[in-house]
Amino acid sequence: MSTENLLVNYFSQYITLSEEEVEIIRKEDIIREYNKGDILLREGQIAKECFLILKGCVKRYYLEDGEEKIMEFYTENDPITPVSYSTKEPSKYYISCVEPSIVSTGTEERTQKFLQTFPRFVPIFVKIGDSITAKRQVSLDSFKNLPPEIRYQKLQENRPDLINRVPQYMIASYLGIQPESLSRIRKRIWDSK
Amino acid sequence: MSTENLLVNYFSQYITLSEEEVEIIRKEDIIREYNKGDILLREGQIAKECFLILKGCVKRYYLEDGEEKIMEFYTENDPITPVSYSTKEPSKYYISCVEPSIVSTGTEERTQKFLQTFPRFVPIFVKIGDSITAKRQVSLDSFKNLPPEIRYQKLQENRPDLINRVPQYMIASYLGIQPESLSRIRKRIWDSK
DNA sequence: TTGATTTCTTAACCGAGGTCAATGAAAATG
DNA sequence: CATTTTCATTGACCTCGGTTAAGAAATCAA
Repeated sequence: MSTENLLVNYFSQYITLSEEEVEIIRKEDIIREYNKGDILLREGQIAKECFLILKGCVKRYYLEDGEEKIMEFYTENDPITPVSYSTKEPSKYYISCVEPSIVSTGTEERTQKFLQTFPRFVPIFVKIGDSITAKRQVSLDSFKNLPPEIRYQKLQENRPDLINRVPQYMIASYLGIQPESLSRIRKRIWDSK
Repeated sequence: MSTENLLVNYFSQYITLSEEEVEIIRKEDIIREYNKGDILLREGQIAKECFLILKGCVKRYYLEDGEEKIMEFYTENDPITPVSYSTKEPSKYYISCVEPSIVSTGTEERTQKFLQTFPRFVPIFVKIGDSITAKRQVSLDSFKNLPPEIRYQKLQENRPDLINRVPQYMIASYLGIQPESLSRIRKRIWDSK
């Protein structure tokens, strides 16, 4: 699939686009390509943009005593609205690329202009917002208090792709344990089958 | 202090009341007294009221396999707005009295009428709402990922009263550990001093 | 006050994650 | 392709919380 089509494709999940709309989205489209390790948002920065991952994989993490504490991974078609983008306060976390990634960036002005031109897109934007909120709630509920081994199994069920495309030490960080522990958990699970 | 004065007292934290206002608050005032163990909200119920604890102590908890998982304690001057009160969906948790308690209950109609009569109270209600949100955020951040021993020490610093008025096995539940573990933690801390 | 009930502490044993160190496998680099 | 760096696994040892069981201490009621 060509790069220009990725964003059109994203909207097509939610709504059927006319020829004219497809054209305008393509023109409006601001797409950037990043390399592995590139940083989309730094701690202390105020986010001017929100993101939509069209291709690749991105992580959101805190830095504590030089250690990455990964809070979330985002992959194809995941939208990211940094807290800092909403609050206009300095970000407490980083966002950076785990893989080479293609990202569509949104600004407030551009979104407003776009929604004025195409009011019928308003409900879709709301829906996307809701789904972000719901997703956050779910991941909080499902991770609180559960032992790491269960968390890993839930991850296997819910996001099997992640386990294959992300280095294990990052998965470990995401689960809140050391890489060695994840290794043992995997061994335990394997042995018990 | 007499029972009728408790609610007036609560508002006085935030604003200076005129004689007239004091009178009206006393008349508006709907106060209930509960015994230890009385239940203010059951799982499955839709909350018709929000609460303000004027005296005593109340716990909010889930029931999992018959076990209480205590999420929060509320004491003097703590307001409680159950999620179910906002969403109108069945509550996922219980609220019940740890001690004999005196509670002021609020309904939407009564609050609206009250704020129409005294518009100058609107900002205080907003402020109270904000402080609830902030408090929730803080307690989430500070408990996630921290080991139980640290959580107990933070509790000692932030809410020393709780430790003296609430049975230890409830504190343990609140910290997410077994009573025996809390006993050992206390011993460890004591020995190391 | 006394007896019953509730709550707290202690001990022994187990399992699971942290830490450190060593080794092997895989990937990036030139 | 060879070398260097990164990443994953394993073992030994330690700490800490869970579990079970027993008994002490505090609380409550008759």
